[in-house]
Amino acid sequence: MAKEKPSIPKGTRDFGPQEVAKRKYILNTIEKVFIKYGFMPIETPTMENLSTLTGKYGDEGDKLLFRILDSGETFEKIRNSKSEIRNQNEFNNSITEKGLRYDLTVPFARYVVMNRNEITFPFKRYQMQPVWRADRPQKGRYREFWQCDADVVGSDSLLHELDLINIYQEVFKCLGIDVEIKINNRKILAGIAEVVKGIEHLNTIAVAIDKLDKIGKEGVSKELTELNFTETEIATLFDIITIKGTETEMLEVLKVKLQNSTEGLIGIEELNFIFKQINSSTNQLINLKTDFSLARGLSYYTGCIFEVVAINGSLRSSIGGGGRYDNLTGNFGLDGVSGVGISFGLDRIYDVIDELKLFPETLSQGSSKVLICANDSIENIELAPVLQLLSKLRNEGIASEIYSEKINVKKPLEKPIKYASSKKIAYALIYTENETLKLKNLTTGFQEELTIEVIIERLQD
RNA sequence: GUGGUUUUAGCUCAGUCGGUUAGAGCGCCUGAUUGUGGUUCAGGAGGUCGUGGGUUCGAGCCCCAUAUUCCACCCCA
Repeated sequence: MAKEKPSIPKGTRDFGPQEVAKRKYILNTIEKVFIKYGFMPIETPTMENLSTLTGKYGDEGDKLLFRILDSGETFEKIRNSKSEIRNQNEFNNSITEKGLRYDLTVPFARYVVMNRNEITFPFKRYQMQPVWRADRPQKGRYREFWQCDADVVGSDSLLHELDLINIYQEVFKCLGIDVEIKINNRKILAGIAEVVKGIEHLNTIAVAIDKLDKIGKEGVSKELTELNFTETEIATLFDIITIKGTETEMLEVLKVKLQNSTEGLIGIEELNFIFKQINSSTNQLINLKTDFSLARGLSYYTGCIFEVVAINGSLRSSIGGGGRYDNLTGNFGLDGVSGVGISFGLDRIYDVIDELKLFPETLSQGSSKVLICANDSIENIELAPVLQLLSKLRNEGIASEIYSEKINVKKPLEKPIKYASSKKIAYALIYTENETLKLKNLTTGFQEELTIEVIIERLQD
């Protein structure tokens, strides 16, 4: 039988004990803040009906959905069905009706509609689960990754935008990451499109100005010229997106330029409100910047949109994002429910913290706090007193274990201590029959004879 | 989805023009010294060169396919 070389699918990863500890640390930090702001947890299934997912993320998003092959007698069903399959799409749809969760927001909207009678609005929920995208993997881009979302539905109050911005600020402060929170408003983007060429060109314009950083002014205008934009239209656009100044100054200038767009003016008012409140609150630390080039792909956003980028480190892509969606539940038959939410990208946050070496030292401690080392081969001693010792320690809540492997009788302590030190176990408890116990601190090398009561006291610190 | 890139010992990587038995550092194991880890010394194990084909007298090196890594687009957390 040929031996199979073990492997895991493209874009997925295993996590060892240290990595899990670090990931949990991030998850716990985020969760604590979510709870502090009054959010409640929910969980949704790994897979959703395909109809729930399709059409919510744009054409690009639909292509990236992982589809689950139907089980059972699918083949027979297709062979016996009279309908003809004309293209790949129809074939795909005939053999699959479920897909893996692509994000947490759409399943949440589905959940809200299904449970609308039990929910008290505004409903504030958080959710931390893996999602899957059939993207081509790169650094910081995986096919399976975790999102940590906080959303509020059933309220159009901008107070929630403020809360969510504060959550961003607080979480990243706790984690020690310096970030810039970018903010924009889809209504402003709509206003710009309206003034420049017409609302139907919103997407084209958003994509083009999103590239400003990368390909520069000339690159963007070249691209727009190819898309049949006139020189005056391009000039108007640059006139708007190159506004400089403080946040409030920029918005004042923009107000004049967008005076013919009622929607644009509403967007400006919304941002104005947010900056006014942030600036007058006690929390002045927030690094919040308007960025008119921020567009965000997920097609359901309609109001404020956010994106968080780490200032330090090599990862330039966003580690969090979100925004307001006015009618996501409308897709599932519940109109007039506005929602706003943010998402933390656990895996990218991990990459940033790891690169910048910002994980706390305490995370790398060993599993057990103390290892009991007998001064003779386990077979030669009476086990009962050793096991009593072990359960005594465990009853006191001290993580402990006993060295279970064969030892070199000439050097009975060598292997156990080597084992303890490579596992980062802090103490060795040396047990000899009919003698006092010795406790050795493996960091300092200091060793002393102590009674069990004193040892427990020491280990509980 | 498009274009490129990576893969050789547990890890990080060398490997010339296609030429005998594929190397280094670190790690690992064994032994020596102290009934007790890290230092030192001596010795040792470990590779189907990502996988499958092909060219050649001969392939780690050339060709094709495929997987994987990372990068630029696209898109996104």
